[in-house]
Amino acid sequence: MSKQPLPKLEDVARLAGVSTATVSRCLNQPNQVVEATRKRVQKAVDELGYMPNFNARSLAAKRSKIIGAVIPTMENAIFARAIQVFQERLSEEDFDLLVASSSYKKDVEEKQIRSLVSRGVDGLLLIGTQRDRKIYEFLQEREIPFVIAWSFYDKRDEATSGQLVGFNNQKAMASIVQLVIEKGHRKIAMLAGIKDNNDRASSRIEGFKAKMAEHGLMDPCVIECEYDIDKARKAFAGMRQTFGTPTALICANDVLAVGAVLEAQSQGLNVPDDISITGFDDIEIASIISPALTTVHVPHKMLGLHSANTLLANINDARIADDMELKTNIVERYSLAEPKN
Amino acid sequence: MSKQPLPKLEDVARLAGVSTATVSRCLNQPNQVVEATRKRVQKAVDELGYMPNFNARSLAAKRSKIIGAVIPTMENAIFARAIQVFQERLSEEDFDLLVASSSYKKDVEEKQIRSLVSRGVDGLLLIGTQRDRKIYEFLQEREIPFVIAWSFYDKRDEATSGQLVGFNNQKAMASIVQLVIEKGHRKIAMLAGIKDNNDRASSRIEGFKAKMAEHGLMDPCVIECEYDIDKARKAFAGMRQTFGTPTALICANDVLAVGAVLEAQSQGLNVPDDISITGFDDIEIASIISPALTTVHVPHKMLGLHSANTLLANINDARIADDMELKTNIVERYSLAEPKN
DNA sequence: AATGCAAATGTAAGCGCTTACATTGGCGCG
DNA sequence: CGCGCCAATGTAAGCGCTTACATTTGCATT
Repeated sequence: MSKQPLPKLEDVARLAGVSTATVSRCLNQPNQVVEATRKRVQKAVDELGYMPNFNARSLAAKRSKIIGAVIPTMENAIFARAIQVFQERLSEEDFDLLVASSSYKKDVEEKQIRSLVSRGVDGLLLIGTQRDRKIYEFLQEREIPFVIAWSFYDKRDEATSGQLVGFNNQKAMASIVQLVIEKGHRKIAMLAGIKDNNDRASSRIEGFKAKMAEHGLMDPCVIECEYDIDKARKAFAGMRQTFGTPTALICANDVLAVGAVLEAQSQGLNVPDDISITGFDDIEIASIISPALTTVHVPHKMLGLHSANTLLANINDARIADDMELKTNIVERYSLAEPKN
Repeated sequence: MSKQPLPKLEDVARLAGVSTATVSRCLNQPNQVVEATRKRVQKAVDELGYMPNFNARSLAAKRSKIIGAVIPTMENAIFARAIQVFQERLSEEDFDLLVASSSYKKDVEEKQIRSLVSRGVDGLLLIGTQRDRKIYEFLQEREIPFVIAWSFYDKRDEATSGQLVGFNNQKAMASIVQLVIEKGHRKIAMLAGIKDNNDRASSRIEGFKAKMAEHGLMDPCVIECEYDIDKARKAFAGMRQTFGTPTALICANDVLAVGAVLEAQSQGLNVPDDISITGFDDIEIASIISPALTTVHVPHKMLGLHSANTLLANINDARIADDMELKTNIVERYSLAEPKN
C-alpha cells in the first residue's frame, strides 16, 4: 500500500470550482468569502479529506503558529505544571508547542533557542534571565517575541528585552527567612540551588543573606546542591559534619527540603523539635511529607497561564505587553517551629 | 529597527561562489562535497550568520525532523519524566518535539493528532492503545510511523498498527494482588483509575479482578477515581461508608494510594496495621510518604528511551521495529503487612 | 595525448501554500 | 440607463529550500 498523494489546496479549488486564493481565504479569513462559496469549498474539503500543509503555509505566510519553549527540565514538577497550562492556553489559540529542555546547561539552551528560531517559531518561552547578551541580541534582531518566566526584578537589566512574568525570588526568600528569624532562630543555614547560570537560585541566596545581615547574622552557611532528594540528603549530612547542626535550615526548594527532612529523621533528629526546615515552591510533596513543609507557595499555574497570555499579546498586537509580577505567599505547616534550646 | 532580511541559502551560495545545490549539500550530505568547497561554504555561512529555514526545508524535502507526542497530561510525573528522556534522545538525532496534551479526552487527542500530522511530523508518540480505529487508519494511510507507549499485550489487536513499547498492565497488577493475597488478606478492595478510553486503567482493573477470582474472591469492590490526591481521599472515605473498610486496598497508582493513606490516617486508621494500601508506578511520593508505599515499579525512563529508539528505528530504516515489553517489579516497603485480625 | 568514468558541481523545477494586485460583477444613485 | 464603487474572486509571483538530472572536472588508463 503505497502513499497516495494527499489532496492539496489546488485539488480542493478544482473540485469546488474556485481559485486557490479563494480556498485559502476560506481557511484563513472566512469572512472575506461569501457564504455560498464558503459552503462549496467546505464541501470539497470534506469530500477530499483535505488537510493543509503547515510547512507550506508557514513558508508562504511567514508565521508558523508554533511557540517554542526551552525549560531546564520537565522532570521538575514546577516546570511540567506550568508548561501544561501554558500549552493548554496556546492550544486554545491554535498554537502548538515545541519544547526543548536544556538540563540547566547554558550552551545547550543556546543551541535549542537557535534551533527553535530556525523552525520559525512565532514566539518563545524562556526560564529566567541569565544568559548571554548575544542571545538577547539575536532574538531582538529577528524580532521574535519572547517571555521570560519565573523571574521578576523591579528594575530591568536593559539587556533582557522580552517580557518578564515571574516573582521576586529574592523578596520571597527574604520573607520566609524573616519568619524563621521571628520564631527565634539565630543559627540558620541554607541549602541552596546551584547558582551558576541560574538567576532564581542566585536571587534566593541573596534574599537569604540580605535578610540574615539585616538581623546582624553575618556570613551564614550556604551550601549549593543539585535538585535531587538524595543529593540533598548527602549535602545536609555533610553540612552537619562540617558546620554543625543549625536550629533552622532554609532550603531553596521543596525537593531539597524533603531530602533534608528525610536525612535529619534518619539521623535521629526530630523535625521541627530539633531542627526546623523550610521549603520553597509548594509542590505536592511539601504537603505529603511528614511533617508537612512550611514553604513559599509559588503560583506555578498562574505563571504558565500569564506567560501564555503575555506572549500571545505580544504576537498578536505587536505591542509589548507589560512585565507581570506574581505574588508568592508563605504557607505555614509543621516543619517550622520555635527553637527548643 | 526594522527586520533586515535574513540571509538565505542563495546568499551563501553567491558569497561562496558556488551553486545553491552545493550549499544545500554541504549542510545535508557534507561527504558529497569536496573538502575545499565545504570550507569555503562554511566560511560564507559563518560570515553571514546564515541559519536554514526549516519550513522551507521541510516543504522541499518532505521531512520535518519533528516528532509529535500526545500525552494525557504533563502534570502527571510519570509522563513528564518519560517525555523528558524521550526528548533528550530525539535531540541527539536533531529531532525536535512537538507536544500536545489531551487531558485524557478522546476528541481532543484526535484533534491534536491531526494537527501534528498537518505539521508534517516524521513520527508520533501516543500513550495507550485505546482510540478510534479511524485514527489508526488515518495514520497508516499517511504512513506515519508511531509508537504506542505504556501498554503491552501478548496478542496484538490488529487495528493498532504502530509499535508497542510498554508493559503488561494486567499482569503487573495481578502480581501485586497476588502478593497481597499471600500476606493473608481476603477483604480486598480496589481504588482504580477511570477506565473510559484508557486501556491501562482497564487492564489494571482486569488484573485485579482476575487474580481475585483465581482465589475465589468474587465481585470485589472497585471504585474508579480521577488521578488526584483529594479526589482519592474522598473516594476512599466514600468506600468505607458504603462498603466498609477492607483489610487491604489496592490502588491503581501511587497518587491514589497517597490519597488513601492520608485519608486513612486522618480517620484514625493505622497503615498498615489497620489497613494495607498498595500503589502502582513508584513515583517519588511513594517513598516519601510515611509509611512508604509498597508498589509496582514502572521503568518510566526506559519507557521514554525505548519509545524514542523504536520510533527512530522506524523512521530511519522504514523497517518496522519489534514491539518491546518492559518488565515491572514490586518494591516492598511499609504500607503492606499481614492483616491483624 | 586521447579516452572513459566517477566524483563534484550546476541547473532549474518544484514542494503547497499566501497574498499583492488585477479583474469581475452587483448595486445604488443621479 | 450608465456610472462609480466596493466586495468577491482570480491570477500569478513568490516563500527558501531540495534534488533529479545535466554538465563539468579530475584523473587513471591505454
